[in-house]
Amino acid sequence: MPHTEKTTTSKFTTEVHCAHQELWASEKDPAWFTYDIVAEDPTTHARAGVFHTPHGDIPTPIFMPVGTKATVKGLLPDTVKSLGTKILLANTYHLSQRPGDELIAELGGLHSFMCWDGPILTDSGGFQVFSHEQFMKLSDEGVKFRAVDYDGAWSWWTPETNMQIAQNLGADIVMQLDQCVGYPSSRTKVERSVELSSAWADRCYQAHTRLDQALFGIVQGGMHLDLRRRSIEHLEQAGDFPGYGIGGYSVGEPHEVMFETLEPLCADYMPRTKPRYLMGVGNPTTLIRSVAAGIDMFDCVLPTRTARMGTAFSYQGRMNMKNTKYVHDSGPIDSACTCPVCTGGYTRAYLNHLVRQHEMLAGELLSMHNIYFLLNLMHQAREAILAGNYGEFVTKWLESGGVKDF
RNA sequence: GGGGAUAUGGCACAGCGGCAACUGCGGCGGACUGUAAAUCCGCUCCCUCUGGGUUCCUUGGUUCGAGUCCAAGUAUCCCCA
Repeated sequence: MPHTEKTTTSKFTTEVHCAHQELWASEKDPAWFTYDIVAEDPTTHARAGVFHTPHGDIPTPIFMPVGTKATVKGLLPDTVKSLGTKILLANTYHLSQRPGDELIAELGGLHSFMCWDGPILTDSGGFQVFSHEQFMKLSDEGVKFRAVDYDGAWSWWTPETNMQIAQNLGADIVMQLDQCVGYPSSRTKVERSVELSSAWADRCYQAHTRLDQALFGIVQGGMHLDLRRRSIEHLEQAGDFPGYGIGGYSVGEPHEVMFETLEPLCADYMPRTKPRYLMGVGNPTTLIRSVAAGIDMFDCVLPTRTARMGTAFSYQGRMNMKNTKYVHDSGPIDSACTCPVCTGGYTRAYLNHLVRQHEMLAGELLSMHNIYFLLNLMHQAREAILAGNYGEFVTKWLESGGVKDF
């Protein structure tokens, strides 16, 4: 039976269930959650490194495919792994709703539950606070929200209960509960989101006790460099976070607007020795430029969602496989791609047929291709950083046709 | 041979006196960024396109006005011989 303890904050008391704590590691391996920087590019801020987790090492820069509900939609875990995936994302909000984090704990934790023995990162649900804003009521204590995408029931989350969910799930890396605001937002609103996210970072840090799990703080601050700076400085003071998420980007702003603050943030304010995770970015060109700015980790639903909608990434830009021009096309999606789909004899004509007929294999094959595409892109980026010529790599990419279509 | 029903844009359907005509499918294109998403949004008769022209099986009629009402014809489907 899960035991119960009480967590008290200034205004309320809430019951927190710790499910199957006996599964937790009793002591921390000193190698866990250390970040080794293997190479730094001489002409950009790019770094190549290795982040160590209980379920394996993560080479950086890295793209993390998203499996929100404990599945990368349509793909077998073995397939996901065979594409080169080193770490997967899942989501505490969705999994706490269905099937429930305590059930997952009872069944041995997220890794065994979803048949994935590699590293997993769970997002807190801060993004859902943003995207479900109309169904949420924020306060300093926490967030009251309706699970409109499930049964519509009201739930109440605090940083403490959110950490307990994350600990029950048992991912290798967990994100603090934060508040992500959209673009454009008033400075006042952004400032308040920084204050709230900072306060919640402190409480998450205090509430998080699981030794075989890394808690990442999240930098907010929108498009205001001074607020970004305030956010990261607070996190550094708050505790020894093994890594940092950078949230609040890719929320509708033009790419240039993001880089205006992301570049100086990484160059001047983010601690050099910790991994930096740019949350929610999956556009290939933005990935490449962000690595140059000093980002180490990315996640995004873009490759998998767009795949299910019939879009394939390529070195020429995005391709809508449903287009009539592919009906008679007997070539692979991208002849320069070495993924199992492009090298497996699957033609554009066949994919066009599958997409038009709404066959589920279309989404599966395109998801495989798109995930591989981004993983491979980051692999190439890493090789370039190790070779000391990442600047050239970026220039080459920007001068190729890819940019205008991504 | 007798009786009944139906004919609408690529297909399937709606429309019961004011219609370039509902809806779905199909077709063409687009969007998608810590997944409320195998979803969503446009366009889909013609033209010299903030307007004009020609449409709802055919022909004729009633009416200010007909896809809608009347008559005849044609075609298809069903039932009984």
